[in-house]
Amino acid sequence: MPTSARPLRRDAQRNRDLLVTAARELFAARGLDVPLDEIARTAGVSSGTLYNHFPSRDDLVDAVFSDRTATVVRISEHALSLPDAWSGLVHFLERVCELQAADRGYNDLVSRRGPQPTPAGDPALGYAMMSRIIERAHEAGVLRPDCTLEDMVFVTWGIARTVEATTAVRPEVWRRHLALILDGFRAPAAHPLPEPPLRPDELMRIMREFC
Amino acid sequence: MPTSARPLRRDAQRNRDLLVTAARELFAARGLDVPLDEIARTAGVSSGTLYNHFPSRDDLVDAVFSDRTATVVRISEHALSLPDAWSGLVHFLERVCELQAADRGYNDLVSRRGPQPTPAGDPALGYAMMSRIIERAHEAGVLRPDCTLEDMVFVTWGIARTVEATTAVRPEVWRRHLALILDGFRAPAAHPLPEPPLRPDELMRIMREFC
DNA sequence: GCACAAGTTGGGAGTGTTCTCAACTTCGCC
DNA sequence: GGCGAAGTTGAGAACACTCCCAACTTGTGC
Repeated sequence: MPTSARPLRRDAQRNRDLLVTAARELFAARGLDVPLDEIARTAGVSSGTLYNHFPSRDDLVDAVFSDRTATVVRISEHALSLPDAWSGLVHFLERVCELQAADRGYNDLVSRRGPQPTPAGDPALGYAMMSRIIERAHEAGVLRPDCTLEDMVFVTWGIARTVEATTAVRPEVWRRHLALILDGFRAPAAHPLPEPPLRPDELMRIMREFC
Repeated sequence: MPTSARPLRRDAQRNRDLLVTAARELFAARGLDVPLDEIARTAGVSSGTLYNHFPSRDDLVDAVFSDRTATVVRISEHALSLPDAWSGLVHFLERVCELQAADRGYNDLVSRRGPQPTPAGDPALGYAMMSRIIERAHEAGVLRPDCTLEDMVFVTWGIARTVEATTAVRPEVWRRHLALILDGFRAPAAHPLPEPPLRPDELMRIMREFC
């Protein structure tokens, strides 16, 4: 589906694409804070053009990562198609964390906004599928009953930091961190938790405020 | 123990203290990236004076947080004095995480450098005590055997991010995150881990390179 | 109380980034 | 092939921060 209003003029569309492509690469390699000037230079256009298409850095970030929502939905679908509920949950988290590990920009994004970060597409859809995965694991009795969807952001945040710190030295070590956390999520591991889970609205507030 | 060389002139010492105090407060409230100018202004001295005492931001950070090593040692001692090995480990991690939660600057520091961040005092000492806590938990059979000292940085990093994101909305929710992780650390929770632990030298490299 | 080393000052040069805008170029339709 | 709208340019204003230094002030030992 084309984005909106008037269709862009051909050269404008081309420049827009060049910008998004350049940004995608630079974000992936060096994180979300690369200078906009450099993105423009890499794309071969002037900074004014960049600003013309994307008034703020966030607009560019959204454009670059708008595909991720769909990817996460695909991962969720595959997770739900696995016969074993626990494997489904593990598969989901592993694949999502792989996305983080593969792209420093996405990792930044996730660590600032949590999973399902992009506004494009239907954000609720991603959450709906995720909660289906969790519900299924609860029903099968493999996921500890006190563990909620909202607790999954702890995984996301934790892995984000681990990836950030370790990629240079041991790019795959986040898998160990994830496995350790997952062992704490299994039903038999459960011991009483000291704090109630984040409520959905609290999580929303965090996402919104914690830019 | 006084720091070094010539004892500072009285007014210089006073200014130095004012700077450290101002920095401590601003770091705690707003993280490690507050402008140096603002610290100088808050302390009531000029930026030149700040620069005179602390040629780089890191020097100031070190001065502000030099006490933390001793605090962590005290926490370790108390942890070791508890009769139950598991309680000792939990106590240690909880107290250290409380330090993080109480001070945004320290949280930044920890998330950039891991626990035992400050060079002042004997950094090896902190690690030695920590490894004693872990060893004891291993011997008692309560900590899963494949869990190493190096794995504890995952706790640190993860909590750092959680604290950062959630303090505004639910300042104590990191305790839930910690409890979940700890349940994964218990001996009966153990399932095979996919990656070998970080080696001590790898961890060192990460600390050094990961600014 | 004097002299001079020690310490302080505050403005300014240097750097790196975002954002703007008036002048210019290009596209696509007639 | 030419016109107007759409799009682009690139230099520079604005900002925020670090670092420096020549002129000044203050503390301390004599």
